[in-house]
Parts: sequence; structure tokens; C-alpha cells
Amino acid sequence: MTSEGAHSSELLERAATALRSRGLPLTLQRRAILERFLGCTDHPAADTLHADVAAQMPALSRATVYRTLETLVELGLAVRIAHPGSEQRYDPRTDLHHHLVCDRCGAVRDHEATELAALTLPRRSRDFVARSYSVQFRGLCAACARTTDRRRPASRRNGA
Amino acid sequence: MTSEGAHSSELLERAATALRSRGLPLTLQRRAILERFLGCTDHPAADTLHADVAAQMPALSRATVYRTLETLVELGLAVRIAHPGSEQRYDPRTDLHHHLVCDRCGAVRDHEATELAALTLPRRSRDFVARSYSVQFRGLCAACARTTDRRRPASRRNGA
DNA sequence: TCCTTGTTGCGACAAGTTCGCAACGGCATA
DNA sequence: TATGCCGTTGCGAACTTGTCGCAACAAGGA
Repeated sequence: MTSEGAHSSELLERAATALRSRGLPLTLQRRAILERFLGCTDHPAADTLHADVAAQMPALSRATVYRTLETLVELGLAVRIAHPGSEQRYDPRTDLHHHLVCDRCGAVRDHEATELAALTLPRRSRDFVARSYSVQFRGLCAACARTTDRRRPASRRNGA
Repeated sequence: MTSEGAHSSELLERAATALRSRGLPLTLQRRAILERFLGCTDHPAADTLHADVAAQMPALSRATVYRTLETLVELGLAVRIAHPGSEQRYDPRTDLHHHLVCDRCGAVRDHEATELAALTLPRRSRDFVARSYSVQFRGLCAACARTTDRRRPASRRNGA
């Protein structure tokens, strides 16, 4: 799990405030999950995050991680992201940004691109009203590009 | 399931050729699945497709549909598409196009946009080599926009 | 201390997907 | 026609991801 560390305590403070403003306490479990999650740039799945946090807090239950992430989405502190693969992934960044998705292992990384900051939304029509967008670039991450065997994705469940 | 019908036999012929070139026979099951799938514009999930084809071929097993779709992806005749939700969806269109994704019900529709036909791919770097991209617009489809209750997505398992 | 409110862990469950295996079918060869 | 080979199929079990109900628990206020 990639964790930046920088600004992490500041982000935690913001999250704590958002929770409190809704009357939700910052429990030990939530704190541990937030500390791990907020600095992440690799868009963990709920179960990955659980495995990670449970290393320090073995009693932590999966349901708690799922519930906490759901709460964060509701508070606007995280977004669910879509990528080809079966797991739901979460992103602590809620501002406009884009993703690099590895076709083989399913890794998702952020991608900054100023030229993509103002794409034209589809014209408002009777059929669909667009509110936001994100661009997904597909290709190969460094690790997978190095591997010679191209027949199978590194992780079975995340293909292209 | 939305099926266009037009060009369907032509697409089927192309698919049969691609299968044959790999030494794979066009079995009755594969033919039935392809006939349903190739004209689809609504990006069916494997299970949806199974239910649909099984109406005419009751003995068809779910595993066969999953395996056939997997084969089509490997042959470049279909792509898995990213959308928020837990099901894997498939798209018979492999050319550059974009998607409109309803935040509430999870419906995915194609979106054509000439101005998005030539976005700049991220610079080739040591970290990631991009090969393609697609833009995902999120918002509300007509049916969901009409519904007044905005608290819950129409389908529970498809969030934002 | 008691009550209320919300959180947590646990285990069961559901849906989607994959896997192993035996049976089957087509094709080439003898 | 018989045989062997090889890929496909259906079946059902198993696995993964995510949700739910429930009892225990913790914190805060009366």
C-alpha cells in the first residue's frame, strides 16, 4: 500500500472534523483506517485495506472497514472508483483527476493532466445529464511491462 | 438487452474467422452467445447475457458464457469495461469510444465525441506505458433523473 | 446507576465468478 | 469402424466481495 505521509495528519484532522460535524465519533478503528487510507495513492479495495490495518489491529472486522469507507463516501471524503475488475476501490482524492490503469495487474494510479481539466461535458439532453467525468488511461505499469509472459494478467481477476 | 441487428451477421462472420484463426471452433453455444452479444449496445454482464441466451438454449451453462466472453476478450473481439458496481461488464465495441455512466442505476451507454478522439496519452515513462484511453462521464440517465428520491441508487450495488 | 445512541465484531448469507472433472464431440489416423 | 487426441461443455463445489442482523460494548447525559 502506497502511503505518502505528507499532510496525513492534516487530512486526518479534516476527516475528524467532518465526522464530528455529523455527530460521528472518531473511534480507534476509524482512526486506524483513516490513517492508512488518507495518504494512499493506490486506490485500495476494502479488503486490501482491511488486511493492511488488521496487521496492527487484529481484532478489526471486515464489516467495520466496509462501513467506514461507506461513511467516508457519504461525507465526501472519498469516492468509489470504477475500473475493469470485480473489486470496489476507493480513492481519498475527491477533486478532478485521472487514472492510469494497468491492463495486466489492475493497479490504479493517479494521473495529473492540466489539459484534461476542462473537457466538454456531453450536451445536456433528455437521455443523460452529465455532471462529472474522468479519463482512464490503460496500458502497462512498470512491473508488468518488465514481465515477458503476456498471456495472463499478473492478478487473475483484473483484466483489460 | 438492446440489440441492433444491423451488421450482426457480418460481425458474427468476423468473430468466426478470428476463432478459426486460433483453431477454435464456432460451436452452437458460442454462436448463440455471439449472436446475442455482438449487436448489444448496453454492455451486458456475463450473467445477464447467460439469462438471455438460456431462454432459447436452456441447457447452456453459466460457466460457458463466462469462458466464451473471456475468449472474446483474448481475441480482441470484446473489452471488459469499467463501471461502478460489482459486476464485470463486456462491450463488443473495441474501437475508441466513451461511456455515460448513471450514478444511480449503473447503466452504461456509449458516447461518441469527435473532440475526444485525440487526447494526449501520458508521456511514456519508466512508470507507465499508456496504450489507450476512454472517458467516463458520470451523471444521471433519463429514468433516474425523473425519479425524485435521490437518497439511494436505483440498484443497491452500484454507487457513485 | 440507568438509559440512550451509535459502533463494533461475529457469523451467516448472497451474488458474481472461477475451477476441477467427467462426459462429449469432431477430426485424423490406422 | 475403432481408436486416440484435444478442445468444449455442463455440473456443482468453492472462492471472493460485499451486506446484513444481532448481541455486546462504550460514551455521554440524567
